[in-house]
Amino acid sequence: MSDQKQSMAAQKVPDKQKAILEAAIAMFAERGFWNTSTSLIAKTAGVADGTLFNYFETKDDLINEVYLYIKRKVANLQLDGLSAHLMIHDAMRHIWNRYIDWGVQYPEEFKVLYQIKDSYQLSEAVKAEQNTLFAEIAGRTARSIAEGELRNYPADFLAAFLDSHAIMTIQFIAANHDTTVDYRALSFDILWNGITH
Amino acid sequence: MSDQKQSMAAQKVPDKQKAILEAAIAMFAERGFWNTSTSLIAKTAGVADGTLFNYFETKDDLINEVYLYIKRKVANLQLDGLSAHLMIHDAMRHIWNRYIDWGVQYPEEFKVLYQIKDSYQLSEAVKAEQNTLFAEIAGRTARSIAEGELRNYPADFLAAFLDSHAIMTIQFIAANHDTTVDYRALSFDILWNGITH
Amino acid sequence: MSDQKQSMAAQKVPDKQKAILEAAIAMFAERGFWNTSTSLIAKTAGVADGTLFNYFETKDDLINEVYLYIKRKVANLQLDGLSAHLMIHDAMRHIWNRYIDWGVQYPEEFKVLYQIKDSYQLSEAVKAEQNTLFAEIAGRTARSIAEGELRNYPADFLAAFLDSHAIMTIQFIAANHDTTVDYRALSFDILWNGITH
Amino acid sequence: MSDQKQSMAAQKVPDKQKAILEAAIAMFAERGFWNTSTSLIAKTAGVADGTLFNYFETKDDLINEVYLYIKRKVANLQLDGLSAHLMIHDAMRHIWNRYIDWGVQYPEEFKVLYQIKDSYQLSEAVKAEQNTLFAEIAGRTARSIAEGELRNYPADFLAAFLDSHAIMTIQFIAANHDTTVDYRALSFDILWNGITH
DNA sequence: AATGAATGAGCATTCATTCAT
DNA sequence: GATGAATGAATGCTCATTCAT
Repeated sequence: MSDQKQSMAAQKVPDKQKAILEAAIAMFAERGFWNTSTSLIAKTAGVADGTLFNYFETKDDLINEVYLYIKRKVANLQLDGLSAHLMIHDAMRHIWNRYIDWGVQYPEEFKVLYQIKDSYQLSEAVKAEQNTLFAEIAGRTARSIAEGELRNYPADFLAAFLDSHAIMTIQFIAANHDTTVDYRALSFDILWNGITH
Repeated sequence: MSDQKQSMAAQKVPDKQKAILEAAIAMFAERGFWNTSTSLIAKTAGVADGTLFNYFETKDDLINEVYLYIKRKVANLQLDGLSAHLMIHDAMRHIWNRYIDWGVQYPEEFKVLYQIKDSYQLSEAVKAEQNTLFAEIAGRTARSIAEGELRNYPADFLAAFLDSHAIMTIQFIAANHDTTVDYRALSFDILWNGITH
Repeated sequence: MSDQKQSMAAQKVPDKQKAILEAAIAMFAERGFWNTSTSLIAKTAGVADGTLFNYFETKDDLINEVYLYIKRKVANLQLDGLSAHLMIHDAMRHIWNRYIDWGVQYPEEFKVLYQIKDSYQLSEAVKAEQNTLFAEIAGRTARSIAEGELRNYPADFLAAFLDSHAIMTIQFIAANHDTTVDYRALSFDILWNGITH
Repeated sequence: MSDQKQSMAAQKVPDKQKAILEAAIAMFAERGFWNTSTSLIAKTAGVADGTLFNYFETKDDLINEVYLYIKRKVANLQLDGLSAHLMIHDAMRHIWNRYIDWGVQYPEEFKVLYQIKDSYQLSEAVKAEQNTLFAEIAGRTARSIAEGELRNYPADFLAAFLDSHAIMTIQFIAANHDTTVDYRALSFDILWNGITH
């Protein structure tokens, strides 16, 4: 007891920035970020109310950083193990599987990412970084797409489709407890059939 | 004197319930519903703060009713003119076109509908009615689906796909000013190719 | 008890705006306005915290209005009974006496007025009204001043002197309990000797 | 490496106490002391937040010390060069000129001194030292005053008048850019005419 | 039914102060 | 002595909701 209290200042929790980010994700997922007070986040993270603002200037900043934190993680997962000479079909399936698996495994992060994306005005700086991340992936796939196997659809349209399709799939898997169907594969087939000849 | 005042007010706002709903939609679309006070809605609707609560017990109720108000409108649009003996392809295209056209024509309603759906915990009663509406459509199409032209995917999965695909399409059209491409048709082709043999 | 609680809404206190203004003056005088919370003012005025903001949009607004409230009162006191055909000496003495008497009789208002004037950035609107009030007095006296009895000092300088001299006098009277000396008269003599030939 | 860092820091801020006092004066003048955080003062002084509290136990202490720091400086300026056998008129003019010149030359110190005096409850210890400083001056002048040239006004009243008159004059000069009038002299004349026969 | 003043819990943010390093 | 991360009480302000009129 008194041991725990004795060091009140300095590094009570190893990495408070991360603790706050993850507390925020948990609470945002559970209650929505408009319905989550900074005080609750701080309490969940095990820090004082004021400490949160040592790491994030405003609640807005925190939300933006939460978004980046998750987005970076997903992008890294998708790029990891994606060798440059994969066939287009295999490359897309790689990205697809990593995406779906992440969404199913980390439903909180998934929920928060799309909640923020859809109902929050992200800062320009974050949008810029987001575009950079997107370009990394788009660049790798665009080359393959150019080979001609795919129907001639605008690249940004394909990206929007892939994204929305993955989101739907993750949500569907999360909502359905029928594990006998491999919706990850099924959904990819629809995607593939939809955009190839 | 007071007679005049009364009749003017009565004339100004014939159906306050509707006025409030539409003021709410306009403000929710513009500012998000977490950022819209009941007071602002009342002012926009031209009624007193307290009056809003004569029609909707709580702000939560109002949000749920706004959701239903829009959802019913869309369902009716989709069902209207859908004759029972249409071929499956034509029936789906009918529903599809009505959906997309609504979303493009009424961007506020569209925005609000999905804002609520994605970041609000709807009441059970509303979810139930929503299922009823869905059943109306699903019932009509399920029969056709059973004919065998479609791949053998679970009906609720197909519904989820159709919905998410339409949303993506509407958003893409709204964001893109390139009117030379008919994304409504293009997107339907992807859908159709994706789910048929 | 229950009688008191029974009418919680609407007009618990006859004029809440005034109650808040006077509570603010009392607390500002006692503790300084930087050290007075809106919550304390509300409590002192006998209204809820939120009620204060129904009458004054921000604390800044409240401070500006407190200033005007006092300033208007003083200006009216000074102008009242000041007939146009008074000799310059008598007119000045009239203004002077009214000023000093007010400051001695209402030490809280006096203290708050000068606290705000000296360490607060008043809004432009309030400065404008203040100038109007000043002009009322200045106009009446300027004519008399022009007669030539006074030394040829710039009018704004004379005004600044009169003001600072009165403030000093009021403060001195308030701080000194020696009532055998008529500092109000003594101080006026200094003023008069100082600015006339 | 660390040697260099140490000596650079040591060189940069030779007297931290003074650095903090002057940073405080600068910030108080710019933003008012209620609106100036200890953290900002520390940053401006080039020291860490905590360091400030090694020199001044509380913010209140700092404010009191700032007041004394300035007050001592002014008193020294006024006393410096004031020989004991000066005529009363010349002695007063000496004090007067030193006062006015200081206020015009160091508007920040002037502003802060009177901001604190008027809207801050100074500690008893500081008030005591202030009286000591005042006594130094009062003692020198009182003797001369006793000679009879001046009207028979209480010494503390004369001191209060001189102080308020000087403050008004400094403020007026600071606010007016009309440099053709020598308000320092003009104001002294009023003072002199006011208190002599 | 309509009104809108009153309410007070709740929120994001600030900041003087502490203390382990 | 110097540091600066951590603290948590305090503050100005918002807003859903109530209710006397």
